Amino acid sequence: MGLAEKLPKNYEFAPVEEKWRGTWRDEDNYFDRNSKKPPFVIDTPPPYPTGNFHIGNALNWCYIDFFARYKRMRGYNVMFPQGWDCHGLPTEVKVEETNKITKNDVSREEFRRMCRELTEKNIEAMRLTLRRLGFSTDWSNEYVTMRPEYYGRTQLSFLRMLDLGYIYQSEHPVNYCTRCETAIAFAEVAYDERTTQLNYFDFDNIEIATTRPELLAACVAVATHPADERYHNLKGKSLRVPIFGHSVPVIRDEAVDPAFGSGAVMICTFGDKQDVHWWKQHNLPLRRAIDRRGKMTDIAGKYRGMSAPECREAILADMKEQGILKRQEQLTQRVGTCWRCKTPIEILSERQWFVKIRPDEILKAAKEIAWYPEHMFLRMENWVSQMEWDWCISRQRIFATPIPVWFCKKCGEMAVPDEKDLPIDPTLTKPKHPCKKCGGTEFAGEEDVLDTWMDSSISVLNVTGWDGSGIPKIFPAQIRPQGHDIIRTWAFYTILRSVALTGRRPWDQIVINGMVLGEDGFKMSKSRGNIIMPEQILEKYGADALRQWAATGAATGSDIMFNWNDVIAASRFQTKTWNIAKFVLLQLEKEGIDENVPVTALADRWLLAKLSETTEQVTVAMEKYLFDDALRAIKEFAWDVLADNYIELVKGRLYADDSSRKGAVLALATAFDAILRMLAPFVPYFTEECYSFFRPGQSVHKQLWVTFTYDDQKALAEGDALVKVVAEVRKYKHDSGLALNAPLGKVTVYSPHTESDEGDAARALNASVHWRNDTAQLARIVTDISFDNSVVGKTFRKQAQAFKDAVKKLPPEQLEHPPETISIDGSIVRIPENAFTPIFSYVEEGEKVDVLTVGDVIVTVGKK
RNA sequence: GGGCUCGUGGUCUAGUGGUUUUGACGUCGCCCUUACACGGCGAAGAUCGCCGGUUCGAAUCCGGCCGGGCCCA
Repeated sequence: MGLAEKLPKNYEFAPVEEKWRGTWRDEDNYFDRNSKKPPFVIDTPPPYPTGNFHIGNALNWCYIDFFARYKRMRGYNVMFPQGWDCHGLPTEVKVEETNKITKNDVSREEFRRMCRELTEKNIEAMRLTLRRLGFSTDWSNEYVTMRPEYYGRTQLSFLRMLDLGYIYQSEHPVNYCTRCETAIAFAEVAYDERTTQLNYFDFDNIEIATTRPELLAACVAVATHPADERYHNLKGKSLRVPIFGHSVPVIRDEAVDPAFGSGAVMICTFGDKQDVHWWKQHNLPLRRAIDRRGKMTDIAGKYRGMSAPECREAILADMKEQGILKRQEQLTQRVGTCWRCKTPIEILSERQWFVKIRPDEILKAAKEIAWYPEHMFLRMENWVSQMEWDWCISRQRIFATPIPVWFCKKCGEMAVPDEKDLPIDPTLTKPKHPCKKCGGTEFAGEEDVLDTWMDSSISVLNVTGWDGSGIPKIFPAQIRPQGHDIIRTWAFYTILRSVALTGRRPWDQIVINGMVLGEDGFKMSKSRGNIIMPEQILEKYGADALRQWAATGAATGSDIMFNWNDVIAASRFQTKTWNIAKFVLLQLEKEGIDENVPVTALADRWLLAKLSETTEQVTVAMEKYLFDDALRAIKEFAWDVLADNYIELVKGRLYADDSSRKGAVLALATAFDAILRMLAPFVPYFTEECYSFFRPGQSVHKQLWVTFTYDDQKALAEGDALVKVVAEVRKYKHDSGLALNAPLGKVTVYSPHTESDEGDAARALNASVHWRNDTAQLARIVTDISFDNSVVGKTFRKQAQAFKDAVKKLPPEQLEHPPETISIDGSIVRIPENAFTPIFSYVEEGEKVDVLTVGDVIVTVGKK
């Protein structure tokens, strides 16, 4: 049985994808550390193991897989690692929920074990989705940040940066989530629009407006604008804080908005970021009114132990009673909240660990990186140039990398472990050496843990093999692929850490993907109910269709609206290409490819020249990560050029046993082979299936990228004309009500350039086609008259028919140039405007023909 | 309020100075032509958000306005 007959009639993605998933070997995608090929190392994002690989991840990974496969075909030693960024609050919350406990109900170690267990389970589920999507992951370079070998490196990087002076401890105001009971970084603060009360009250005879009366106990000053006339008399004075009675200074500062509220503002430690500014600038004292759990402290007096909202109500009630609350207004404001639990954040002053931010060196490295698309660099630049506070890296949580230090119980000196002993948990072990300063042997382990970004921001150091002994051979990596939502976090922190630890940029290039929006154009969310899971698409149309959607949905970097139509169109393209494969194999079977046959026929040369153009276009697009451009060009070549034009044109030659058949077979096979190889990065399952029939025993993914070139400008121009002539005559057939394969008689093509088409047009049109280089000699004759009956009827009424008969008797030249009058039944009448128009026929060498024009080519079709 | 980005047939989308604005889905008409009706051929459908400017010429460049998205204050 021939190959063509073995090819199933329809392409069934489900069994095909399953088959190849079972056939491909992981080893084929392993990075070879001893290879002589140039390395192409990808700093893959380590997703958070939620258990669901969502469609936004899928888009990101599709891009990665497109260029990973492309670079392999270009001869690179590609590393496409897969990491898992495990630590963090969401898992802690999930563990508490599912086990109906709080983190304090079990030991820290037990709680961590539960988190690890859940995470392993979630990773397993996500690995399955990654495999189904056909990603060419390098599983030999998988990393899991919660495992000792990884978080040991996180700790090593911490100690090195401590040594280098990047990391320090300090008492400093930080963003604090009182529900999660942990400090958080600015990057983790989400802003929410909320409506609150703006309360105007009497503050020692000054009117003050505040949204946070519960902070009255923390009031440390009252500020006014220096130019505000209303408060000039207060200069240098002190005021007594209502209810609490302590005395605070009046200060003057440009930053006060005289138009807001009463123009006088109370400064508390701390109501917002502005308070922190004033507090620093004017050296104000610290009054802590709210503790880590969000409860009022001792200085709140009778309100001690209340939550902030409870305290607010109580103070407002007391103000009312004392008659100092004057009025209240509704105010909408943006409130900083915890990105995870949406609790409004408090700014608390706490002893925390910080990483110094040096904007200049970060920006310098960021500029050395090529950004795709370029404008995404601006987001980094804007973020870096407005950083105000250092990065707070300590967290008061459990499931995270422990901060590897102890403090001497006697003198308070810090002790660090030997690097060879990492990883350690300072709450479980003791230092091996006595205190350097006092010789003490009693230590307290640091209980704070590290921000999860401290783990993920060394992903690139980890995959390139950093171990503290120097800069890895394959560092920097070639590319970082990631979404634009985490430029200010992951990209930023990675550059910072890379520069701090190696003095160099982390990657040569960064490619940014957009977000996936729901079908309604909004961000996918549970509450909107517009979430699409990758699995839903895999079920219905398969991985390759989903991958095509990712490629063509939008330009790289743009947000993509999910759209079933695009997925359906993708699956149709596969069907179309499947049928092209069947046709090609059918032709190859009759007589194999003769690689040495000269390609001479116009159509064949045209196809190869078009292929050459397409190859160039696709390669340029792939180099710039413009996947939509690349796939669109391939699709256009396969569907439009090859299937609808070339094959239709040469079908006849292929069916016949013409001697010029061999050239067509070679051109056909060359084009089809190139299409499969160029499509391979996009639709790996589909192309592998086609290739297994086309080149039995070989994998398309082990082939080199297409570098076909064929320069033949004459063939391009003449071939375009040939295609247009055939299309025009087919349209003529269509307009004449003829079937496209109906016999047509004599067609003459007057083309100034073309010599011959090897009879392709004749067979495609089922006509006898004559190519001529001379000028058409055409005579025009009037063969019919078209009357406008609305004019004739209205003018002549009953004599209308007589008028028409008279017109018909006019000599041809008068039909073209009508006289003013005409004689009907002996009487002379005026010929009205637009009464009739002549219909011409063309005569060529004595035969009637229809004339078509295609650019500078004239085509005549003989009429029977 | 600031930064970035987008606004093109009913829907989604390509095009970033040059003659008639690309394609897909949908709609309508014809065609089951030996790869494919999950197809082919053709048709209808767009004041290229609005206003002004630069230019011989603008969807494309500049300015303003209106509207959407993202990030931030």
